[in-house]
Amino acid sequence: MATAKKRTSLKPRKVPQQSRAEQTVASILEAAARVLESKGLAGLNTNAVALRAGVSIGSLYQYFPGKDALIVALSLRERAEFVAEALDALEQPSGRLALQHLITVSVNQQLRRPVLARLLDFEETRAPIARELAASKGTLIDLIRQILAYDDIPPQPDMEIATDDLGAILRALVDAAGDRGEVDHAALEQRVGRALFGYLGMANSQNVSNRSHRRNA
Amino acid sequence: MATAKKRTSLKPRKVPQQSRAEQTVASILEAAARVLESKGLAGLNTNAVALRAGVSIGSLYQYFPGKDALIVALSLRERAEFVAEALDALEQPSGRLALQHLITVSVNQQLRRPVLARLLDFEETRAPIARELAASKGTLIDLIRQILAYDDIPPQPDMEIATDDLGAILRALVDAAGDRGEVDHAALEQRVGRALFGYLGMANSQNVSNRSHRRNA
Amino acid sequence: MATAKKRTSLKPRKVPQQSRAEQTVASILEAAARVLESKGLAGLNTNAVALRAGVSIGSLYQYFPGKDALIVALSLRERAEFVAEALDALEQPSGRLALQHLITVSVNQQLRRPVLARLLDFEETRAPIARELAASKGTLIDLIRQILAYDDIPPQPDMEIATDDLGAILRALVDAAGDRGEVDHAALEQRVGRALFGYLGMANSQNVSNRSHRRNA
Amino acid sequence: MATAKKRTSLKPRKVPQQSRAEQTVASILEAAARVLESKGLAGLNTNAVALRAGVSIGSLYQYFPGKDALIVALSLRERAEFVAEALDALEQPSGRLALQHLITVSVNQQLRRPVLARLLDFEETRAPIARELAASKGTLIDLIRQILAYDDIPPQPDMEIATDDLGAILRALVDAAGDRGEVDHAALEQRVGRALFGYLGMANSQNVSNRSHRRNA
DNA sequence: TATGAATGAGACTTCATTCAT
DNA sequence: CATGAATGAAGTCTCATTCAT
Repeated sequence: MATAKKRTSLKPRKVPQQSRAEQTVASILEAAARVLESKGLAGLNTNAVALRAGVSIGSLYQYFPGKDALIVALSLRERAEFVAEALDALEQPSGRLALQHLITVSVNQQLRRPVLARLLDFEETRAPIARELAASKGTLIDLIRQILAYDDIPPQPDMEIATDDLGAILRALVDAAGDRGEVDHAALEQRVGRALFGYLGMANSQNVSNRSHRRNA
Repeated sequence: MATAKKRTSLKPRKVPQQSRAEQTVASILEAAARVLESKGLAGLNTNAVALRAGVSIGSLYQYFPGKDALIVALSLRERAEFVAEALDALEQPSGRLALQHLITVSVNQQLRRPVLARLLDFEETRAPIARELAASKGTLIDLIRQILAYDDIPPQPDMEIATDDLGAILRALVDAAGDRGEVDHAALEQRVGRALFGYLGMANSQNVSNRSHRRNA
Repeated sequence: MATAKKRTSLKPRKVPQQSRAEQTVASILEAAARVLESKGLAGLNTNAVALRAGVSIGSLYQYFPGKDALIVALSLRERAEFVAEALDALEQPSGRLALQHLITVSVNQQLRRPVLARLLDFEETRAPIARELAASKGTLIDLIRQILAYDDIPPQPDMEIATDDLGAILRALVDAAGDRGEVDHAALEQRVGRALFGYLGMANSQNVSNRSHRRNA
Repeated sequence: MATAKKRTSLKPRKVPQQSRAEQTVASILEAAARVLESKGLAGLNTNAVALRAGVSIGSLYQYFPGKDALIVALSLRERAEFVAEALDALEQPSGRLALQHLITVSVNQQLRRPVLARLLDFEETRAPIARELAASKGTLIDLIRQILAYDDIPPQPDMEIATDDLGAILRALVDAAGDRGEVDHAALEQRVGRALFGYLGMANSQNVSNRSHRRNA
């Protein structure tokens, strides 16, 4: 592997001013997404992406300083999409509703392109990527942190850990659903709700029936 | 990178017949684990493993047809260790206790080598690896399935999905803890318990305090 | 040796679009020919060819998927050269003259680079090479087949077999001459003529003296 | 490739005294023949041969100093078999009959294991093999040389060349027949006779019909 | 002697990246 | 700016041969 560690910044080299360039950048990113979905992490390579994008390899490097920059940009693209919908959560009157909203949005997002989402989730933990992404705001984690501050959420022994845990559970369940090829959003949201509210120690609406069952048993 | 897709079988090439060879195989596997821990997936390559193991590259290929075979073997090694301890779970008198036991064992296992565990969890979902591992018995998932059949576990709408979900949550929380470098087993077990029992709709001992809190709030 | 059996297609990977690339391809092919001549089949390897061609190994793989593809391309190159001259044979008024012409051209061709010709003749029978070459037109065999249809050629019990036999004899004699380092075209052509016309049952001009000898003997 | 050029002698390391060793040597040679037939030159390797022979690789090297020695030994084995039958040719009263006999024996020999014969023919021209084989007596070529000395054979301009040519033609026709999977010995012998006697300028019995045709035409 | 584990040179191949046009 | 040819480090894998047991 010609793992070039030379260049350190993973930011796009130039912000496209003209719309043609924007088009190019967008098509490269989408090509990267498609390659990731069809060939996986190991199949992702710059030449393949350029080819898929219908762009020369030279052009790709014009806009992205390297392979990792592609992944970073893709993550940011997906995050932006997510944030746009997820911020509404903070408008909700209660923590319960906010979390519910967050679940809905997450499920939507992840089920849109489950494979891509899963791979990006994994890549985002790789040091060079994580470093670059650290600055980015409006993460799932950020939102959860804020939601946990609502009054109706039982206080957790350690806020940081609880935040991480909830994020991990949310992602895990939705990824698993994606793997299985699930498409029923409602059912998935319900299960995720059970897990998250269960973790937080909040019975949620659906749990009522379960609890009554337990009493009977 | 020479991503070789040639060979299909990921099974070990030959079973070592002399104890010297057994040593070699063991050291290769351990070297693979160490490389994975220190360099990550991208840093795992047959040369590095052979070097770390102190054997020639040729020896590695005598026993493993390639990189993926190494991962498969490593997974199996870790699974075997896990199963050895986890099977006791089925001796427990109740589902609750069985699940509790499973959590304890999982936490132990994962916290022993958290990075390794996390990477293997990810790799195990890659098609070629998963295919090879499919035959292997005594998975976490198998155990959960059996535990869900206990009387004291509330029936779930879809057993298969519940099983998957519980496995995913368990793994996600323990992986997250590993990432954070957590070492407090008890605390982690407690949180995992909250998530799993919460998902199942079973209040667990620790939830009592939480529930009372909620009443007060 | 890393006998790679992976790739099936032996076709060139990309058609050079710039003249610089055409140069590269040509120099790679010529280098392959030279390596074959100096080191033989066993000495033919992609590294040696790239080195001899003065290009990087990467460049070689841009255009040829592997060693066998090199051989195929080389065969085609030699065939093209041969066909260019040999097609005139079909312009001849008689089968005898046509065959004579074919002999002349074959001798010229083979004596130009005898070692190369001999090795290619052998390689062309290897299944993967033969498969790829099957499509190529204008073979020696094709020409012979057409020549056998002339009126002045005695009918043969099995046309297909006779064609093959004549081709085999022609190649064998010229290869043998090449091995010996013969340079006298005329003498060689005469002997080849004797063998071919003899096989066909046609006395040729040179045979007259021989026949009279036999009578005397 | 670990092309070891160290050892220079390709003779078997030890002449087996005991019959067990003889057995071993024979089985190794036969295994080499089979591998050659099924995998071709490129597929011939010492490990595969040992495996096929049911012998350890160490034992193989006990009897053969290297890979090339295997080929030499195989050639000698085939030659010995050939010579045993072919020497009778020299008992014949005339050159014509001697040559006829030689043809018969050659056809028998080559059609027995056509693929093997063809590959050995080729390998025998490789310098290291040829060097080692040079000493061996009773070659096809030797026999032809002696046959050409008979009175009834028309004198040839250059005896050495004629000898070579006849050998080349003989081998070429029989190899071609082997390639085609021919099994009809008689027909093949007839065609070979036509070619050889034609080359020598001797009408042979079968040519009569052809000659009459020619007169008519 | 026989065995088979071990070795490592060397061949194959990919792909991130640069740069001349 | 775009193109695509070229590069070569780095990784994969084989197999002839040796050597400890």
